Amino acid sequence: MKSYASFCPVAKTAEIFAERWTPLLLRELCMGARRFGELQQGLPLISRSLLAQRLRELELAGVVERMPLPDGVRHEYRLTVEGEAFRPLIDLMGMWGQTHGRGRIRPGDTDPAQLVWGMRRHLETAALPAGRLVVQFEFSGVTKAWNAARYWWLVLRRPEVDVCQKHPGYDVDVTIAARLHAFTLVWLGHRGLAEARRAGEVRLDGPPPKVALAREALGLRDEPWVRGFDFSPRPDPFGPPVPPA
Amino acid sequence: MKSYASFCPVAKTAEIFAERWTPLLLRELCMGARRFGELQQGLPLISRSLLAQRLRELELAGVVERMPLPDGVRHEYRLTVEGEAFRPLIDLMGMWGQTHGRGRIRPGDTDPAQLVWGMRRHLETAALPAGRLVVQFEFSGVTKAWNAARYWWLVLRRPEVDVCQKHPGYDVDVTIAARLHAFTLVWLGHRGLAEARRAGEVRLDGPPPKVALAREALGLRDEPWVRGFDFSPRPDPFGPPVPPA
DNA sequence: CGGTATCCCCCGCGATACTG
DNA sequence: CAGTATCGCGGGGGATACCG
Repeated sequence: MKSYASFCPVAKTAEIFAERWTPLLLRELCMGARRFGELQQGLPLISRSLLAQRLRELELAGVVERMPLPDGVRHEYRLTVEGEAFRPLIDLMGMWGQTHGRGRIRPGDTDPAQLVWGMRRHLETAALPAGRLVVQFEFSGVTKAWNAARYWWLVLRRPEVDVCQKHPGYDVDVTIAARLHAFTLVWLGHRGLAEARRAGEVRLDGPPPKVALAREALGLRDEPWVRGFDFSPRPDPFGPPVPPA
Repeated sequence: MKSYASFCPVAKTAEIFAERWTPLLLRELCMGARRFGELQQGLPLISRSLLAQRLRELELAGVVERMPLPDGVRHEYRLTVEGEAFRPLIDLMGMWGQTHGRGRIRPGDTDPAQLVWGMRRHLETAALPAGRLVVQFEFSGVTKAWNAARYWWLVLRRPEVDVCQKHPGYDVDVTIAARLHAFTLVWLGHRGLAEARRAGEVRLDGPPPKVALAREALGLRDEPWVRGFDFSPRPDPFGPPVPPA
């Protein structure tokens, strides 16, 4: 949190907000991440020391509140009111990225885990099928050495999405076999599914009605579009199951 | 422009936007600064090499366009369409700073030159007096060694504001003698003028009607408020005089 | 003035080890 | 697991020189 030695409101905000990793850390907190491990999972490449340092800085800045958990060891981190006020900035950064970041995503930016967990986080629960739908992913062209598992499963059943790294036991309804980079762009809306299929980079296999359900649930459109992302809180993926409303 | 190795739209935007100095540089470009020297004046503490580097990075990112000037030596820098799209982000950062940055401004953040030039940039031309109004500033409590001139003059005459470091020749209408830090907070709206006067940290001397005009023109209110700042382009302060409309 | 090239220092950050 | 403390390296960035 190095000072700009300026009273300009933009500079004062930049001192807090525009440090390395901070916007992404705030994104995680905006989405409801509370524990150190959760935050680290959302920021796969940050080192623990740096994460701890950033959290300390944000606490000092009055943006994050850190409360001891009953176990006396762990803590809970949450945004203060001032921190919550960064949410519109995160939203706007997401929009800039979605409209002007097209063409900036290199293969090295993609990673199956981020992608699948990101889908879980951002899927519209309303668009999920009422019955269970199991989608299996087989990614090719995975460049990152770490966490490069090629097979993933998504179990969709309104209003929940489960992510699995092992076959979930249920029968697979739809198999998506795709180049990781291509499918990531389709997910983001930067490429149309139709074009990616024509190029042979994405395949959806399964009974047509199921495939249609999966496309609807995942928001995979034939033509490119600007997918909006919502950064409001999600239920803790590792917390206790939410009681049915 | 270090990568986060992530396809997340927020991360992609952060790679470009959330680097040190970049938000402030974009603020300057948003306000219409075009030449290297102008940019450097708006970012007093940046080194020339770093400014050049940032401009190069932003050009590479397609955010800034760099065009040679006829003299074959200098260049003109301006925002591309993608760069223009950062304006809402700058505005929002300004708002965050104005509403949540109160109390974060330390005496070391203040500087007479920044303050006076900032007033020139952000004054509402509509609120300026029709006739000429000359305001003299005498700052005390200036901590910065460099560019610490204590005396400044503002010549207000709708729709123009002139900044002088020497007595402009015209008779002075209003003299503002103030502690730099206190007056900066009053200007920002973080402190009320009434309270600052009571504390003896700001004095306005001159015929009451003129003082009232100056207060109106400068937006100095008795009670604290959230002053909004506009970052849309201003006429070049060193360019040719604008022909009267 | 408006930059570019070079040098070099400092500190930001990663790696590692340690603790409850 | 959830951090804290320490060490050591690399590169980000300041200072300077130089050029058109």
